[in-house]
Amino acid sequence: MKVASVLIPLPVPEAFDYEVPEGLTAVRGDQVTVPLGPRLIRGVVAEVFETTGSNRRLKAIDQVVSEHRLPERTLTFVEWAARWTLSPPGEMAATALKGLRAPRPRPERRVKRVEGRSPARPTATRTAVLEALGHRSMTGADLARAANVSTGVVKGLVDEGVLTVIEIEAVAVFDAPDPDHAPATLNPDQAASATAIAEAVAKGGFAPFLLDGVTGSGKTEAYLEAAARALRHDPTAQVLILLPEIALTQALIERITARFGAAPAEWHSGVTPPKRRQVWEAVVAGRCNIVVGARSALFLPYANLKLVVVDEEHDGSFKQEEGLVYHGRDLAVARGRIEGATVVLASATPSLETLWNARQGRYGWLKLAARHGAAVLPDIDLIDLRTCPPDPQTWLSQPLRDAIGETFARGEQSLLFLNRRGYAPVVLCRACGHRLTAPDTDSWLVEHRYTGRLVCHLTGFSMMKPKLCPSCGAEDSLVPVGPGVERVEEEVRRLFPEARTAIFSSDTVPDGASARALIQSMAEGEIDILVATQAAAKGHNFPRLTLVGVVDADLGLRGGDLRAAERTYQLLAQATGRAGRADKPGRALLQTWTPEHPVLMALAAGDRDAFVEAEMGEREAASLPPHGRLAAIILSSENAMAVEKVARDLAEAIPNAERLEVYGPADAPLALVRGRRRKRLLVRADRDVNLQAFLRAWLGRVKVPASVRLTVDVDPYSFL
DNA sequence: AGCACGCCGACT
DNA sequence: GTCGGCGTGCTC
Repeated sequence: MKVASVLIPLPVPEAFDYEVPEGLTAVRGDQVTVPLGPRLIRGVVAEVFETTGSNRRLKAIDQVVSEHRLPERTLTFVEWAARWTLSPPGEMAATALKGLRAPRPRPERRVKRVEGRSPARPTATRTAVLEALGHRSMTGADLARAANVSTGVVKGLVDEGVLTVIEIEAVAVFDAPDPDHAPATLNPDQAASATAIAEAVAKGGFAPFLLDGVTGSGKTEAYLEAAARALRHDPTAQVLILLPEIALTQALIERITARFGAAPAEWHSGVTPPKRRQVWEAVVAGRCNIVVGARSALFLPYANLKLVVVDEEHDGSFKQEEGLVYHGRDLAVARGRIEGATVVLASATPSLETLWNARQGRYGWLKLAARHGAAVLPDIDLIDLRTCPPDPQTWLSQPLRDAIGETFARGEQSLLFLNRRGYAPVVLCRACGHRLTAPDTDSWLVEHRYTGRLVCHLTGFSMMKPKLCPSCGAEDSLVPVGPGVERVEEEVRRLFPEARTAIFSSDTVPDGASARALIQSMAEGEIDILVATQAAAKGHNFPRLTLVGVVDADLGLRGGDLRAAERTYQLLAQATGRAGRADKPGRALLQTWTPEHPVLMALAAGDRDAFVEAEMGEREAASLPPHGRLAAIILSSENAMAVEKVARDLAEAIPNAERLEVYGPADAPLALVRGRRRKRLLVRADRDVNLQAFLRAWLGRVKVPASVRLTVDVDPYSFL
């Protein structure tokens, strides 16, 4: 008997076996429909084997959906990604089939002459229509327009049988990119990088690179030139360019269209399902050469993938936290390895992981020199808040105020960063000390003056600020504590009443259009002082911005967040790398209570290498990534007792392992979210330990009841 | 994920 | 006496 192992989109750890009935042919990669309980579902064949008998009566495959077979390497990648992230393989496979959920777009209806038929009454308009049509086929609307008559005339001819309607399958056509359409002029660094990448592509086989260059050094031109050479060498080659955010795709698509004279395919959650289907089918058939997309574009069924570019590779948005937990950059490297493709990780501020790989010689290291000698980091000074603390209930120290004032007086712009939305992060009762939290949660309520409400940033819960303290009943005793962007902006307005100020946070710019509008008015100099959360850090060019102030540089360094320092340095480089020009150099001031912190000292030295050295040293001392590896296990349930029990069971079942430690279980930093109790365990392992095998062995020993959700996060980024 | 089975409250 | 609430568990 022939048996097929089928990956089905369920949270089960392995494929289900089905009989392959006589007369049906199924091979690895085929899509099949199989019975599961009372219904039929769609799965992917992972394996077909012959067996003499089974101790279990198998159901039979219902049907082979023959039109789309997943390419072998795509399926290999899916299986690898599932093992790496400890995710159900069937769910991983389902993400590779996301493009096929929508029906095909409706076929296009065109009219065509019926041989030997003429209109009984050949009026002038009818003759015009027949002349305009000739022996071609056209849509009715186009024909009517061409003949300059109403569509009714065309319809009349169809009714009479002189014309007939034919249906043409709507197949998206992706014009072949022309490598020689509009080549850019490259400087020597760019040319050398493009050559190195193109040669690796031509040679074939897996070849990873770090493309390391500050903003404005021309990384995009360099990798597009490499893509052009790859396409010249092999017109069937496919190129994938991953971006961290959907918002950045449009600009790149326009650049690619200008460079190659043809638009690339676009793939992300904002693309409509019918369009996705067209892209999926074009990619699998090799009818599409360049794909620009978000991390999910990694799962497309490439026929001949030769080059993968991960732009802004350091960006935390590549980490998917919901549902399947994976890091787009890491999976991009894996996909490149499986496809035998060249992988380019591009950034002005590479992640420590990538820098480490480049230093070890695992990745080729391509460096682009700065334009006009612009530094990665601007002139950075630390403001020691211990020697010049701000006045009570204010947040800007005298040196920062002075700098803002001078910048304003020169007619230049300032940008103040504080990664806290709202007016005040905490609301406290002066009478009893009670801290307001959202119901069923221990996260604080944040005061928003803009909307006049108290808001929970985790659950979205909001309420009017109460008159009485909910704990002790004191009247008018609730006071805002600490600063948010609204409060800093209030202070700025008080200090500089003539200056034009604005706030950039997800509350004031809830969507892309309003963000673009605010960025535009900043770029055009209509704002003097912008107070912003991290939302404003990336991808903008403000020529008149010359001062960046970080209100609380310690914010990122507290709380044991592994990547806090790295994020602070990336933020500063992003924000200030764009600031100023050669004639108006940017300057950054960081307010801190711990100016002796090595990371802050390295930042103040303005030297990326010094920062990387300091931070890498800290990581090495603690054997943390990239010197070691981490995995987080998060347990959550509405039933606090059940979470405790599973956490205890897990702690007791930890297998013996060398060069590996398990920390916890401990309350997660947000121990209560939406009424769910959360506990977490953290595994640290040396790099040569098989972390996934350890996790599988461990988790396999513990029974987790349905009421408790267990999430594994391999290489975690967020520590909430 | 669905969809069943399975034990305790308000209805014809 | 039933209809139905969603808690637990299985689906090759």
